[in-house]
Amino acid sequence: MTKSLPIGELARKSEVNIETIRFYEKQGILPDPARTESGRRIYDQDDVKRLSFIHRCRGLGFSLKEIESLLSLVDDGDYTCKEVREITASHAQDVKQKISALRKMESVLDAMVERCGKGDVPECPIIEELFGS
Amino acid sequence: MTKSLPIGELARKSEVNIETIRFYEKQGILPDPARTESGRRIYDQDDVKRLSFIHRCRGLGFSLKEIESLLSLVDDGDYTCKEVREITASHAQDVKQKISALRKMESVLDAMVERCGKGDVPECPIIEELFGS
DNA sequence: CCTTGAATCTGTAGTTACTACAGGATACAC
DNA sequence: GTGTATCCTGTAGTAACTACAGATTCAAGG
Repeated sequence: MTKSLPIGELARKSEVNIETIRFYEKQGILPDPARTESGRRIYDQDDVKRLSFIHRCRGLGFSLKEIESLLSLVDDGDYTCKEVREITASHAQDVKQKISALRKMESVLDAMVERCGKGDVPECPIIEELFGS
Repeated sequence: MTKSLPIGELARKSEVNIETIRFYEKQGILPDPARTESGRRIYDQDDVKRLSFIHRCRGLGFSLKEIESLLSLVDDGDYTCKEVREITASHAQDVKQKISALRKMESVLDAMVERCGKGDVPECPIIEELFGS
């Protein structure tokens, strides 16, 4: 049996603040939770996972719509195999591009830290190095 | 000598739409451009690079404030070496975390595509696999 | 030249994804 | 049984766009 938790604890554990949780519920990205007698929301461990997932995805530049589309793969099997494959492949493509851009940025930033560490003053043509022609 | 371009061409080349360019200008993240006699904005190749950079950073989940902080490293050398190092290192840390999260997501998505490809129906505990305890 | 359509201008209003109250009810600790 | 911490609904504000409206300007064809 999983321990149930109030909204405040869910907020703390998932690092999403309370008003955002209620906002996600209104948007339908989080299911309507069970309530206590007095009307307070009750969550469980699965909600912590789902919400953490949403939170991280947002931090990675996915829109709520994209996240919904990812979550829909989990939520119900109302998709044909082909649809799942298409949706998933497209997200995977997107993720690969993000990774590649971040890798470039990482190497430039690391190089900058390195140079700064040596007391070198960088005039840093960072944009050039990252995304230059 | 660099070719100058109107806002429409800048928009096309940087994949940022026109109103967003003007919005960035108002926010001070893009410098006020030169103008023609009649008041039209004139840009050059550097603006294309800067704007593309901003665009990609946005897609990677950086806020405009964070992007400004990154760009400030390029814009002027009004920083001590220590400051540059600190700002840069903190961004680098951030980037590494994003990469690691995206790698996890990539491997799960790839695995899903693989399984779907074989006609297998996935009940996909994707959240679990990605960010499960 | 003159017109006509595409591109640009400023300014305002709408959208997405939060975030921050206000004002009130409930829980829980002493 | 009285604080005070947490929760409730609802509304308003913020960040980062996005989409017009209404006017001007440029550039190409007749």
